[in-house]
Amino acid sequence: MDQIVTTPLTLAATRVACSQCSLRELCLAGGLDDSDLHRLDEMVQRRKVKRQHQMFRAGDPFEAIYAVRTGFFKTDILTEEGLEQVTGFHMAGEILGLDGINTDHHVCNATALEDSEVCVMPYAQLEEISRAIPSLQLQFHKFMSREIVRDQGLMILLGSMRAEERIAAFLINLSQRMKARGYSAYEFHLRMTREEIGSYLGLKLETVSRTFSKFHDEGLISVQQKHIRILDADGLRALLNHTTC
Amino acid sequence: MDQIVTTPLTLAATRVACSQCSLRELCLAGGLDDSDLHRLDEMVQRRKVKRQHQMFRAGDPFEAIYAVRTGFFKTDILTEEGLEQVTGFHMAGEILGLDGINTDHHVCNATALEDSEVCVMPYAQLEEISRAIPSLQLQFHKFMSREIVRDQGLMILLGSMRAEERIAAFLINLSQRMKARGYSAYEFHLRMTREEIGSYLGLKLETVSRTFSKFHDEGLISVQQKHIRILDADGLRALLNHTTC
DNA sequence: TTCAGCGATTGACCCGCATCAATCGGCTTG
DNA sequence: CAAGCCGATTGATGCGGGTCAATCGCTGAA
Repeated sequence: MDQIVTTPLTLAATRVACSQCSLRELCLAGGLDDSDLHRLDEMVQRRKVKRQHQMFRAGDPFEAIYAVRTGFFKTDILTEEGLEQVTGFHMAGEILGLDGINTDHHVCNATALEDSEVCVMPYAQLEEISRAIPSLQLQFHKFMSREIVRDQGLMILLGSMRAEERIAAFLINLSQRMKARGYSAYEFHLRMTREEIGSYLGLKLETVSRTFSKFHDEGLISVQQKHIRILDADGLRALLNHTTC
Repeated sequence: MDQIVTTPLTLAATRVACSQCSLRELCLAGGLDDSDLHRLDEMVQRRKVKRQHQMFRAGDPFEAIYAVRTGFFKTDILTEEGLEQVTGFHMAGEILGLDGINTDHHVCNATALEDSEVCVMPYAQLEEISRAIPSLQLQFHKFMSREIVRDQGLMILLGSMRAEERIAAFLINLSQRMKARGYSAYEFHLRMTREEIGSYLGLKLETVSRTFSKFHDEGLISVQQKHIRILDADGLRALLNHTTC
């Protein structure tokens, strides 16, 4: 079907069938029946994004939302002072670009942390189709709502947790999301640097590194560069339950 | 209805005309024409919420979203350890309850900080009507998107600002929102306690108090209990522009 | 009017994390 | 293979804001 393999970076006009996609239930197509899926199929295009390339950046006109098909993304915002703040890490089945609806312009940058592929859903068409398919409309609203809830969870993390709790929460969250996608919940490669983790968690990279080392020494995890193995998931979870006290 | 449990007093079945509402342009009705406004009118009910009463709480089934008509709300989340984290303060024209769409249950509590009045928009009806009125659909999506952007702004605040910057940003934000509603941008009453401000900003109440005092001594603001006057708005803004360096 | 209670203020002390700095180690390039 | 680079690790030090505690000063009730 699609032999775009030759083109390095690439907007592929290839159709990709949501109806065939293994991520369907994690994604916007969740809960749709066959005939509705076909209407989605007509709208969705696929696009490749190379590692370290940006899919969109702050200020770009908002035209579409994107579902991660394969790969891994970060979103971040440059503050006026030029500091980068990472606002999220995104893996297969997750939706990017919802921030752009508000002002018709994106407010954050989306960068691939490994070679990735996304499904492009032009927003105008999505609006139109979701008027005709109530279950798609609901699913779309749930995704936006989930994003709000996710952000609030991060606000709690940033507002009230200490460094060890933040790192533990981060690892547990990553582990759960890997598991939901059929990967091992206990062993994975971090696609981001210590600095990016720190930016996301409101910590400095040295603190991230030190905390990883501490967890390693305590037998909670094993760390070798970007390779993480969770050895004692309950121990990690326990760090979250009792606060300082 | 279990709404009666959360609010012992007052479920008013009164109709309220969006078409007559002075907040129309700030609210969901923004950008609608007359005939569309009347369809909204048919859906919206008004409800009073007394000071310190909860409009909904975490775990409540999600049935409607709410537009603040008059008054002032906070939203907060109780963490497992029993800590309260304030996730937002909400004034006239702002929408509450969007977090509930995701799981059909609210994840936060919404509490009136003064006697307030809200417009209740049953979600099922809102979905239905917005399928028929594209401009309402878009407006609704923009509100959800705005909420996402707002939360990301708070993530930046919590993740990268020091105490003085947070307080300055908080005051400027409040000032702007007052102004947008026709109130003085330079003089207002805080409806929340120092502890609630601190919880929202990821600080302790003592730090909030000390920082207010410091700003007062420096002539940036005048503080008398909950009464705030902004004396040097540029000075406050300047605190945001140069980071630690 | 006086008293009780709660929120706000202010001070003293201390700890967790930032900061600064040196070294390590894996990966890329010639 | 060596050189250079970038990210990660580890150590030493200092400070911002948390913690604990005492006092102040509204506000509302008797």
